[in-house]
Amino acid sequence: MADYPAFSVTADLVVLTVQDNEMRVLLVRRGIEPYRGQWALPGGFVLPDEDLDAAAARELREETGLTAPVGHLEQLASYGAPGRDPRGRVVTVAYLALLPHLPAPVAGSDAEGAAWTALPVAELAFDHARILADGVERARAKLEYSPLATAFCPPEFTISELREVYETVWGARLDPRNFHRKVTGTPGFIEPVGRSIAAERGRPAQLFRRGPARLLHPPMLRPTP
Amino acid sequence: MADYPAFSVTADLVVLTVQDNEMRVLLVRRGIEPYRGQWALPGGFVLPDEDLDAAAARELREETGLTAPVGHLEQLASYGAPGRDPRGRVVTVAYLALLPHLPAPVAGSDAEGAAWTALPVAELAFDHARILADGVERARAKLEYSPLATAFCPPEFTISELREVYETVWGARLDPRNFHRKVTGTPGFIEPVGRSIAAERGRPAQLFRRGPARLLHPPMLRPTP
DNA sequence: CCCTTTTTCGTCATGATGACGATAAGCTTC
DNA sequence: GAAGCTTATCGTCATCATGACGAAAAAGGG
Repeated sequence: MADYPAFSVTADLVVLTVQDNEMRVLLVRRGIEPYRGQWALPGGFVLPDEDLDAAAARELREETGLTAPVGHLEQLASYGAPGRDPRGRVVTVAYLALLPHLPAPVAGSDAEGAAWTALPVAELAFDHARILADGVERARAKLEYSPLATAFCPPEFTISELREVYETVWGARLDPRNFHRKVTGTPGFIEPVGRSIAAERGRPAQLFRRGPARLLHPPMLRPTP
Repeated sequence: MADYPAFSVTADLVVLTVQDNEMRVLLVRRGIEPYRGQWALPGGFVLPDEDLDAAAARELREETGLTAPVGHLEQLASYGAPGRDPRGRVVTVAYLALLPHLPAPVAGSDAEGAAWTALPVAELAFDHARILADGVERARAKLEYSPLATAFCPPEFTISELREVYETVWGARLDPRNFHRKVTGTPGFIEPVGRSIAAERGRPAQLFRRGPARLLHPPMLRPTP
């Protein structure tokens, strides 16, 4: 293999969550050069004996403290333009994580801090703005034909909470009655827990958990403006 | 960068086409170790000053002789499990190409031959069977909500040709009349050329070219069996 | 007790779809 | 040239999904 160009490979994360009707992304403030002091996506180098998915899961665990299989993690895309990293030839395999809102994140070893930042984000290190945009667009599209909106919710949630996820990610208002009919009528999307919970105001809502379906048939299409 | 593990990075291609009601993939017979003599996906190492997309486009050009912007090429996913390549730590960025049927492919420098092989394929080198399966599934899904079926067709095509693409990729029969209504009624999917062409049998069909739409609204969903 | 809020269930018109009849326009065969 | 075959194209109809919206249910606050 010495004949072939040597690359470094990193696994970077687009970690999205929904809170207070805002979409937020987990960012770290870089503590080392290059781009020291700037905000960037969390991530790090893939270890010599580590699979790509394992590296992404490890980075997610290090940044959020997550151990249980909550939320959702999938590969997003890879980025390897020459010059995208001043240190040399670096290929980044980006992953998309969707999580319910969590307590304050933990700063990694080479970061000065970490924070949930509301979108849109002003400026990011490297080509991370592009990676973030790709992740957000992937999330928006996947809500249409997959039940992944539940990944933004805690294990038990109400239909209103689920609707707020859709409204926030899509940036559009949805009719509560039609939304209720749609999600309860799509087999395998959500399952009733059997209990109800009192909200701040109004009639208590039933609790649901995510169902076994991995695809929505038919899909829930974004409203056409 | 010397502190960090060194990887080799390859760009491998899942090149799909449709011919004679069969889906076919472009494979090469490896002329060098490892897996010498076995069939594999075409591809090769990313050059020191080359972007990932450029490497994939170069490999596609080398294998098929394509220069004009015909068909479709997009990134599929990356694969980097330790041990997936006996030569060392290799990360493969896989690309998916959809092409109209072309003349016999050209064998690359380190390959003994190349061939269009009908699916399913018996055995492939490395983890290429998995990559191929992911590419096929991506193609099947994308036909639902994108106009990419036209990438399997020549620049001008009939609605029957387009329907045969759908039927072959999905492995399902579609009603010609409903299909005609759907594709002509979806704005931006296809545009009439204004001429007709005589088929082998039956009434001559109008010719169409691909339209400007990049997404189908509403999507064309696979029939539920 | 009345008002507000949210959940949940219905109603109705509209649009998309599956099933399928009918006509158009070419060819082959007699 | 007429009959017959094949495919393309247009229509019809019932059914299903959806958007718009009314209304009852179930809580809390004045």
